[in-house]
Amino acid sequence: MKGAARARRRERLPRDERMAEIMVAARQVFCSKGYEAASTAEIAVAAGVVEGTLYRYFPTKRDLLIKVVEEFYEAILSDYEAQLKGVRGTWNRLRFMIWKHLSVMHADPDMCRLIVHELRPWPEYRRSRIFRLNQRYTQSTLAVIREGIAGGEFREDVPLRIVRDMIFGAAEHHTWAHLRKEGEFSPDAAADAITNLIYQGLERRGHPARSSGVELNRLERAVQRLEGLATPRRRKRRSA
Amino acid sequence: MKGAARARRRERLPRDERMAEIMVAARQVFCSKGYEAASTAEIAVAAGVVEGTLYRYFPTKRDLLIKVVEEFYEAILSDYEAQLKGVRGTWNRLRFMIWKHLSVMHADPDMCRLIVHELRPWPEYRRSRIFRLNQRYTQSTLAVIREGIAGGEFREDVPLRIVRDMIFGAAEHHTWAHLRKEGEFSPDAAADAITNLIYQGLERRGHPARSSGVELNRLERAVQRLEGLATPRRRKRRSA
DNA sequence: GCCATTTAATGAGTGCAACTCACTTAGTGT
DNA sequence: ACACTAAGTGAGTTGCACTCATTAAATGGC
Repeated sequence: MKGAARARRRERLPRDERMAEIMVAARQVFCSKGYEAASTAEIAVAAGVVEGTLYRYFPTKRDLLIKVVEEFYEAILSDYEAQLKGVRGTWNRLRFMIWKHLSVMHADPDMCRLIVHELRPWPEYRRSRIFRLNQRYTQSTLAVIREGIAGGEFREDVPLRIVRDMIFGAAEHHTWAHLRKEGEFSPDAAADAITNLIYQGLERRGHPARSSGVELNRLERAVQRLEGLATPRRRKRRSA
Repeated sequence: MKGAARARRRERLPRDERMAEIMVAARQVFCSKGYEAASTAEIAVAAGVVEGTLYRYFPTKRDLLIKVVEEFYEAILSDYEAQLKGVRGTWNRLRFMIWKHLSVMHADPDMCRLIVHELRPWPEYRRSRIFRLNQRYTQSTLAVIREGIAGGEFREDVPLRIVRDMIFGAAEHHTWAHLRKEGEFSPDAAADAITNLIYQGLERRGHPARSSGVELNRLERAVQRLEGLATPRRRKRRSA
C-alpha cells in the first residue's frame, strides 16, 4: 500500500495558519465561480486539504463565506473613518463617501457581488458582523447630512433614512451590471452625479438671497471643465 | 396489495390546467419558505402530484420560479401604463410611479423578495422575460423625466441613468427590511419623500439673479480642489 | 362498444454536494 | 522513548434536484 495514494503531504499547521490558508483559497474560489457553483470539494483542493478538514474550522459553507467577507469588509473600513476626517465641507465629504463606496465596488466587483447578491439576502445576515459594520458605515453618511443641516446648508425637514437609502440604493443599482461583469461605470462621474443630485435635493431653498445666476453658472461650467480634465487615475494628495 | 397505497387519485388534466395548478402551489410554497428552502417534493405535494410530474412541465426548479414570477409581474404591469396616462403633471406622474412601485412591494413582500433577492442575482436573469418587462417599466420613468426637461421644469443636464438608479435603488433599500419581515414602511410617506428629493434635485434653479452664498462657497471650493487635481501634465491621449 | 394510439402521471431510481465521525498520526512536553 | 494532544483524514450519510422506463386514463377510428 503506497505509491500515489500515500503521497499526501500531511503537514500540520497551527490553527490560525490553516484557517488563513483555507480562507485565502475559499475567497479565490468563491470570487471566481460564485457561492453556489463553488463546491466545498473544490475549495478543499485549492487549500491543499481534504474536505473534512474545512469543517474542523468552519461549521458550514455559509459560515466560511461569511468569515471571508468579514475579513474583506474590515480591511475596507479600517481606514475609512480616518480618511473622511481629512475632508472638509459638506459637499466634499458627501462626495468622498459616495466616491469611496463606488470605488470599492469598481475595484473588487467579485467580492462586492458576493456581499450584495449572495450573502445579504440570507436570513443570518442581520446577525452577522457584516451587518453591524455596514450600519456603522452608513451612520457616518447620516452624520454628514446632519452637519449640513446644522450648518444651514440643508433644509431642516430632511428625511434622513430616505436620503441614506437613496445614496446607497443608487450606488447599488448603478454598479449592478458591473458586479455581474456585464457593463462598466465610472466611479468619478457617478459620484459627481449622485452627490450633486442629493446636494441640490437637500439644499435649503429660497433663503435670503435667491440662488443661482450668472456667477453660479460660470462656476458650474468651470467645475465641469475641470472635472473632465482631472484624470481618474491621479489621486495624489497635494502637499500643503 | 392495495389499501392506502392504491388510494391515489390519478385524475388527468389538460396541459394548461395542470401547469396552472402547479404554479399556484409553487407560488404558495416559494413565498412561504423562500426558494432554497422550498423543496420540489413539497411543491409536488402541495400541487397534488408526484415529483416527477413537475418536470414534465418545468425543466428545472429555477424555471418554475421564473414562470411563477413572470405571471405575477405581468399582472402587475398590465394596467400600469394605462393608469399612468390618467395622471397629469411631472411631479404627480413621478410621484405616482414611485408610489405604485412602493405599493406593490408593500402589498406583496414575499413575491417581491423572490424577485429582488433570489431571482435577480441569477445569471439567467438578463435572458428572462422579467428583465425585459422591468426595462419597459423603468423606461417609462425616464420618459417622465424627459417630459420634465422638455417642459423646462428640470435642468437640461440631468444624468438620466443615475436618476433612474436613485429612484429604484432608494425604493429597494427602503423596502428591504419589510421584504424580510423585519420592519415596516409607509408607501405614501416614502413616495412623498423620494419624489420631493428627486424633484428638487432635478429642478431648474432660479433664473433670477444672485447666487446663494452657500452654493457659491461650495462651488468655489470644488473649483479649488479641481484646479489642484488637473495638473498640466495630462493632455489628450495621442492617437496611435 | 372495442381496440389502438397518445400522452399525463408515476415512483423507483441516480448523481451530486454538503456535512459527519471514528480513526490515524504529526508534533510536543517530560 | 513514550504518552498525550489535536490536526488531519476519507469513507461514509443525508438530502435534494432531477431522470426514465413503465402504467393507465383519455381519445378517436371503425
